[in-house]
Amino acid sequence: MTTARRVRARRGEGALLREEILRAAEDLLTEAGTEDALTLRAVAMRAGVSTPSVYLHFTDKEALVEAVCLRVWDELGRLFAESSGGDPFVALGNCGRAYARFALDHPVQYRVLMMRPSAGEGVPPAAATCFGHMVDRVAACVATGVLQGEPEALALGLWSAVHGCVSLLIAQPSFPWPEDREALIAHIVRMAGLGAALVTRVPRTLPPSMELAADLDAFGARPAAG
Amino acid sequence: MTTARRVRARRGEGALLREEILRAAEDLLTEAGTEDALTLRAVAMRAGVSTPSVYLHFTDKEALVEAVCLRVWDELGRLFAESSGGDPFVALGNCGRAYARFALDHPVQYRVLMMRPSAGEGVPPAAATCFGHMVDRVAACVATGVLQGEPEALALGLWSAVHGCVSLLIAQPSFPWPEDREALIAHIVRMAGLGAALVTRVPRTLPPSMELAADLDAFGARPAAG
DNA sequence: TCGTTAACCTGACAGCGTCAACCTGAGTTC
DNA sequence: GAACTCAGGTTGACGCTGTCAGGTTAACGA
Repeated sequence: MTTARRVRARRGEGALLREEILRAAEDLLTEAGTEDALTLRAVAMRAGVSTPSVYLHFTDKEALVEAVCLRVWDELGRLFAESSGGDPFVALGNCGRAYARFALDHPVQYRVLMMRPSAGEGVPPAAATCFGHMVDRVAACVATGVLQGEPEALALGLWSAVHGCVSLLIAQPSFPWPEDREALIAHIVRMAGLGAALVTRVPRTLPPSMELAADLDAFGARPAAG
Repeated sequence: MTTARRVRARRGEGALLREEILRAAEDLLTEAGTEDALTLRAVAMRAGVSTPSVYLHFTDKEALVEAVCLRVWDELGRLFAESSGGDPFVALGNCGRAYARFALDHPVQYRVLMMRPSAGEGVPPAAATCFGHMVDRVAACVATGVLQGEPEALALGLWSAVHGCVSLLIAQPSFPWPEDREALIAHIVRMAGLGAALVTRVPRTLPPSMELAADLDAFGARPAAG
């Protein structure tokens, strides 16, 4: 809550303030644990600057919040890149677990960017990049002939499963979650991966209501059809 | 945006205003498509009443919004109850698809109740009830011996998968989604159900990074282990 | 030394959630 | 039918928010 008035930047270095504002906002966010603490006045005071000065570098409060949250997504991009190479399915699993760990490590930023009315009418570029990496991992699995179908569609399914788990963990912590989050995530990744790999091997010719039951029969998971 | 001043309720019928406020708020929500339109002033004006009168029946703006969103969740409870009976896996599949359809039909209410910092530090009772139904459906499947494990944990996994898909559909409509949402949901339900049923049949003795690959080998989905 | 202009500030606006205090009139009582 | 009561509201204000038009200051080139 420091208020030491910032010394004005020298000519040509006005963009420095942008970084300082982002830094101040980031600190406020992690300290308070909620984006409600991101008041323009609070951010500006923290940066030692008057409130409207924020508008010199951000068109909007929305733009500021989005910029703050986008900062940590670069980190996720690196994690995704690291998970490449070796067995495609090992890489894919690592990818999913890294994603979940990232989301749980930055719950506020994750919520703001992924669980909101879609800020700016378009996929956040950072998220799009990560999704692209994910599609690449899936494509590598498809190339082995084990996974079948369009990589993009398959990736959406896997993404959905992991996102569902972490977003529920973040937004509904009071649910009866198991204590070991890491194991839960690992289980979800296995479930989604195995399901995605096997479901495409059963032709879809039944009414939706019968499909799941038929799938199980096809893999001999049930002793006798109901 | 009607403003006709409401005639004061008669003695003993003060609770009528609560219903009228809820109704006004519900209309505003569906008309605007976002909870930002739920201003206490706008709601009160719509109900033909002064702003602070809302506090006669709701402790908080948060309480009002929550009450508005909770109204439609009863409908989901009915849907879950209807999906009972018959083949347990057919019922489970119907359950998942009904849940998804509900979420997509009421995106704002779904987002407010499921994709927020957990309003009120606890599971929303309506959501808890629905989750209870879900656990029952899963338990019926476990009783057949096909699904293995704790019903509650299994239900969490299935819930996660479906929630992930619909919450992404709601919050990130710009993603490259397939056009047929119904088919997408059906696919996710199959994927999750099949994965959940089969993943428990492989003992978990490996480091997490190898698990998914090993699962696939166990089901002969890969010609040769990497 | 002076003028230019990038960098930033002052003061104000409307709208928000919320609260303390006041009013009003339907229903009861005498 | 007049007086009383208290449920069922209203009035007016407070501090907070995002945002904007216009003024100020000081670093630099000439």
